[in-house]
Amino acid sequence: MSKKERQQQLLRIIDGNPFVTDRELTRQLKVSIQTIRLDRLELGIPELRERMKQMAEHTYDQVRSLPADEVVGEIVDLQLDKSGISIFDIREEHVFSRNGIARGHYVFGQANSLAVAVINDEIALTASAEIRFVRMVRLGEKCIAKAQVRSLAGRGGKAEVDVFTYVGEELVFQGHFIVYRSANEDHSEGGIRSADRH
Amino acid sequence: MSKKERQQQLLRIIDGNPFVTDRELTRQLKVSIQTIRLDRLELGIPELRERMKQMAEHTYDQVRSLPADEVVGEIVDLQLDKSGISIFDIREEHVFSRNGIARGHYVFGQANSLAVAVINDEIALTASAEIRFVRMVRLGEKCIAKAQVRSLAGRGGKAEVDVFTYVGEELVFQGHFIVYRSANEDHSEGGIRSADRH
DNA sequence: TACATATTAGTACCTGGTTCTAAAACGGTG
DNA sequence: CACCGTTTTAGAACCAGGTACTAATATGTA
Repeated sequence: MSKKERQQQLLRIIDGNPFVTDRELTRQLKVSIQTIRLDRLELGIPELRERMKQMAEHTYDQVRSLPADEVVGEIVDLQLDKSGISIFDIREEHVFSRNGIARGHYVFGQANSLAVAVINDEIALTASAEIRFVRMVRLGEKCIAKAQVRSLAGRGGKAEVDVFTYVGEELVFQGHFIVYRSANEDHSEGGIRSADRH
Repeated sequence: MSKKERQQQLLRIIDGNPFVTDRELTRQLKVSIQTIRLDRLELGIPELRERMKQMAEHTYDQVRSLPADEVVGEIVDLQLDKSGISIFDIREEHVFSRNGIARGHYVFGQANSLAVAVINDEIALTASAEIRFVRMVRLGEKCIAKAQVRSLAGRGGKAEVDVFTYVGEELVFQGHFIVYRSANEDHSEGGIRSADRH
């Protein structure tokens, strides 16, 4: 096996299992530990501990940002069965790295979560929605979603909620949501529903 | 400061910043490094490297599943400008831990990503959509989304895409998407658009 | 004062490396 | 064949960030 072939294989092994030590690599590649280390040096692959550290650091931010993902956006004002406002900062993890444009389901998620949160009920689930992405949202922009409850049937019925999302003065998204509400958990046969609840 | 107070503070510090070394802890708590180590021993807190290793291992699976998050769902069949199929397993991270029901924006995200992916263009962005969550989706269910391109304007125009998502034979979601397409990047003034691209 | 608990000190040892020097093996070329 | 450059291997010193263990010194308290 040539040097290049070996280094390619080394890349594949470490890519497949980043937790491999140099000692394990000597067994798999049948070369001395010095050769392994020279190879890593040439390929710019850090040592095991550094790899683990980078993984831990990298994913630490994501873990921290997950709670903010449960309800997409932070609800700053909520008048149950009436209206609500939520703020959502578009960060790295919400955009396509390719062009810095926010992924649609995050913008949708903010509006949807808010629409469901304003409904004062045990379980509220989005049944249907009509949405428009008015203009694209970019990395770093702050989305402010405003929800207004338009109509409200009795318990177990549907509610209509309009959500408008702005970046500054500009409208970026609008949605009309039909949200199902039911006081008791088991109202499940054939119901037209699914989705979020604060 | 009593031993208990110090240990509580040690817990808080490490919780706030898991990447702290014992040496740094001695500076913050003003005790010897042996005391720090006895405290960690009593509290069952592993050493820094072990903490990083556990974080890396724990999040490794999630990291592996993140590429499948960029496009929500795995596209298994794709005929550009015609149709596409994507599969999406509802896992822990996609549901509300409270009731095991999938969050709406994941189900939406799968359909939306697929709708955009079938459009054969440099950038394709969802302009608007009409969606219905026909029935709720639960943890462990496998969503199969099928997209059909209904109409297709020329370059720079809009396309209409219908997406139906099933769990087994059951329809769980349906959406009608208007997707904007534009060949050149700078078609940005006032355009009604935003969203996803494969 | 005596005893227990808490704290500090110090040493040997561990893993999984880096860095450096140097020797050997391999492969072609004149 | 000898010579040379590359590649590989070997070995020793050193490092961070610890563990494990022994032992000495506070500190409180009955």
